[in-house]
Amino acid sequence: MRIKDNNKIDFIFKASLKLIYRGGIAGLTMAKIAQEAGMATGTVYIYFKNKEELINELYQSLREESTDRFLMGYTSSQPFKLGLKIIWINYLKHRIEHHEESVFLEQYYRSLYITTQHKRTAESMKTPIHKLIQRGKEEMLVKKDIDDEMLFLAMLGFIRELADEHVTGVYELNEERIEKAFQLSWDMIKA
Amino acid sequence: MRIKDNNKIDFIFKASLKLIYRGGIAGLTMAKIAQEAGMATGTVYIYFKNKEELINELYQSLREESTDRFLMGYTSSQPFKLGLKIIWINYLKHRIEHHEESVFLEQYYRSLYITTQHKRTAESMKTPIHKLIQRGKEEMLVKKDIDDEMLFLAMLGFIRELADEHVTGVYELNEERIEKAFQLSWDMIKA
DNA sequence: TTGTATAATGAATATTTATTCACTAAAATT
DNA sequence: AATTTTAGTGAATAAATATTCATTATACAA
Repeated sequence: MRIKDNNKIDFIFKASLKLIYRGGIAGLTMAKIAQEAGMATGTVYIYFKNKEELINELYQSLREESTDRFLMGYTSSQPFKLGLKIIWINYLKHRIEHHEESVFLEQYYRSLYITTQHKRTAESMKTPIHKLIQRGKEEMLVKKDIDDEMLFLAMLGFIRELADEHVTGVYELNEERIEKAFQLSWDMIKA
Repeated sequence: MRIKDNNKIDFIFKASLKLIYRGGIAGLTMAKIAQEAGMATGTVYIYFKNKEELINELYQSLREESTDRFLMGYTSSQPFKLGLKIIWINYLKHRIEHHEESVFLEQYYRSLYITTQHKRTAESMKTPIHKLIQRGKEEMLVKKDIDDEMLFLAMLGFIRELADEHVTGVYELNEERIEKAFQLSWDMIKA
């Protein structure tokens, strides 16, 4: 008996992300997915009941990605500012390296595919920085009169812009610029 | 002789924006547009050769919107910080009031409809704040060691997040919050 | 009024795209 | 080695959607 190749699901996901990145969900067709993934159109239907399920499972698979990737290199014994910087840069790098995902998620949130609750922002991304903001306030290093959410949005928005402009080649990042960008964020939130 | 009703084009544009806002360009069909605009599907074809042209002209019509809306209430005789605040808030309000447009533009930039050059960011939005940043540096009020583009991105990113979260009901804005948000931006860029 | 030119309609048709399915290929089991 | 079982194929079909066009309605001119 031949076994379903689990890689195929990955190929299909990868192909879909790539195509969506290039032409939006609007431009996505099953035929294109199959071609890009190097298989027959019918094969896609072995792994997914239909297009809707494919899109929804793609979403699920991205959501399930471990959130603690953002905490990589961070330990609470580090001084606050250093810890923040590490996580801040993790976010930036993630956004750059997973740009296709971001594009998909943004379109997914506005698509007719999304049915249920599914809160707008990737909640999973929130937790780590929120916790850190708490700590910063306790240590009197972060403005206490601004609520966590606003501080979070201020940093996240900047990170997103940086990543987007970098990926699209409008404003290319390097070590020095990243350094300065973080410093700007710091100046903004510091007490 | 019956005259082409120019309003109809507006109706069609409005309908399209509304539908895209709700379901992305992917979910857009000519039938839906016609229904939402209160006319027969065939009528849409009187005003636009086909769907592609419709989308592209919608894009054009949005681009042509006057850029000096962002300068409303601003005069160079005002103190720098006040002027910046006025324009900063203009951006925020614009983003909130024209949220449907933003969603369309973001999807358009990643669609197969966009053919030519068409730089990623709405260039028209850039000019006013860039000019102001220049002035701020001259008056020694804004950090000189950070380039204009980065300062711009930092503010714009925050504004976008605020507007998006407000419109989606995740983080609702009020006078006080807007005040604080601007202050954060200010703390970030000030010399 | 009546004639004429153009707008509007929406069912009919063309096109695109999703989905199925009869068939083939490859692995596992006997 | 034969049999069985499931994966893979891609042309055929179904479904969705874009587009056309014969027809009707309306405004204006004569």
